[in-house]
Amino acid sequence: MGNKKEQDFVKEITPMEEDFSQWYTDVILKTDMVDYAPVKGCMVIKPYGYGVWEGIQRVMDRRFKETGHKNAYFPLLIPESFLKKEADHFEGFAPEVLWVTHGGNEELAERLFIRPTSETMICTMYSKWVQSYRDLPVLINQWCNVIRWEKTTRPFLRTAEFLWQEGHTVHATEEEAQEETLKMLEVYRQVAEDELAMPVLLGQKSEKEKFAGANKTYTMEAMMHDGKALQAGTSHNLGQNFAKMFDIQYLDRDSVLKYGWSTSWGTSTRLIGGIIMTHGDNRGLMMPPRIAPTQVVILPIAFHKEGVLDKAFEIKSELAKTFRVELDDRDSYSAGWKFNHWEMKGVPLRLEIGPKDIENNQVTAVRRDTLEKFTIPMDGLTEKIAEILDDIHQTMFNMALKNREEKTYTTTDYEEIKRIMKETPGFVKTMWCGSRECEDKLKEETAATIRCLPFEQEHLGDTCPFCGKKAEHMIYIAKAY
RNA sequence: CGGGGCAUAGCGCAGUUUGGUAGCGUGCUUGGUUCGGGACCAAGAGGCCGCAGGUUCAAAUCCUGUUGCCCCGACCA
Repeated sequence: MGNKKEQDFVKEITPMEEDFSQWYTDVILKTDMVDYAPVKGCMVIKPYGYGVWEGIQRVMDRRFKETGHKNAYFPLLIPESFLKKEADHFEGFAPEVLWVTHGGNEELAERLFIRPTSETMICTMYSKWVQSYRDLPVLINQWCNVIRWEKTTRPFLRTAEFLWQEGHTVHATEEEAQEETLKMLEVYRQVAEDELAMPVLLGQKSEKEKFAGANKTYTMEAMMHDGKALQAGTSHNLGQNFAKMFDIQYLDRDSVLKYGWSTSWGTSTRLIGGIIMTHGDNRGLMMPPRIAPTQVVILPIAFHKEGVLDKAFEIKSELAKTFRVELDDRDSYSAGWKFNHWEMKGVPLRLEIGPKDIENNQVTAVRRDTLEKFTIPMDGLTEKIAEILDDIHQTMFNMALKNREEKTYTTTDYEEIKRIMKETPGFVKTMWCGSRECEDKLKEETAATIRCLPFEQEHLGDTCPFCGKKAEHMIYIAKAY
């Protein structure tokens, strides 16, 4: 990457080795994913970016339904008093809550806040809806927007308003709630790895990093091209904290009134940022085939010539039965320009139809992941393309995994950890005693945080590299977005 | 919230030091020739110089204030 020839092709994008932040900004703007909005901290998600979100929604929502969940919608505005019911939750979110104080010219009797997350509203409703053990479990998800008034923002990664899904469930037992929490984390893993081609590490958050109001928070962490970690989805076991504060009680089989056990889990448009920084390169985006807004782009070559355009349209309508296809028949751009344009937008497969192809009853194809150019016979085109898209998915996953492995270090030497975080950021696998003091020290001295206590624990040593006391857990640490 | 930068045509920038008719590249429009890795020629359209005050005969340019954005930290999905 980064050779002269390539740079000649991609004039608009700053190479990622030169300035990763600028690369990211260039890519999202130049590919028409987003635009900055005239509201502080907010972004406009343009059709191409929104198409990615629709793809994510499609593959994720299907899995929510398959695991028994239904969608619903709750209000955007929540009365102030709700927020104060759960103390940890209030403390966690109050600093970034946006308040609504007036209706027209009249001041509201009770201030409303715009949801930064909907536990308080949803639990309030659940307390009405749950009366009997027969009402359980409650398995509801909502797709919506939330607002967190952040100090600094970046498109997709952190914006004041963002789109997400939040699942909220109530169960009769602690075991069931725990099972649900892990089940949904697994759903997230499947979406990340099997749909977005983004390898993730699964594990539990430390006390410091867990969700405000949760007993346990589980996370999936992805590795970006610059060695920083991205929290790509979280699933919380809320215990009975919210059930008690919001009075979610049911009469059990044994005629005893009991509190429910609740969970919540969420992923957001941040995943789009993850896709960009996991797969993108100096030519621009690289879209995972299964959620790519356009999977195949067809470019007619020399299409003023007899039959070319007709053939291109014919192929398009055939492929459109199976794939998301676009035909670029704009005559105002040269073929070379279009090659670069669609590569920048990350369309997984490009098909060229020119006089030579028609003569040979074939199409010319170029893969975005390998840039490999080859021909495909017209017979069996659909089947072959399906095969290639699957292969592109697998290749992208493997490349991302390789990147993560190359940037994952194992050490129990604190000096080494400091050096790595300074010089070659990535994941560091190490041990930890479990104390908050060591966690704070790590953050302060290296700017890195404990990303998770992975499910797959290994014994790397007996002592905590930060304090020298007995090590209790294996952890992954990294600088994070 | 600290530190730094920027705001002039859709986008990227020059012009500001030393006040005096608003510039360049690209993109856009029209016509023509091109088309298998960012084509070419010709003719056009497009700007209260972020916003509000001030100084001046005269302000993109000087002074006050204000808003927004970007980058780096701290805080957070």
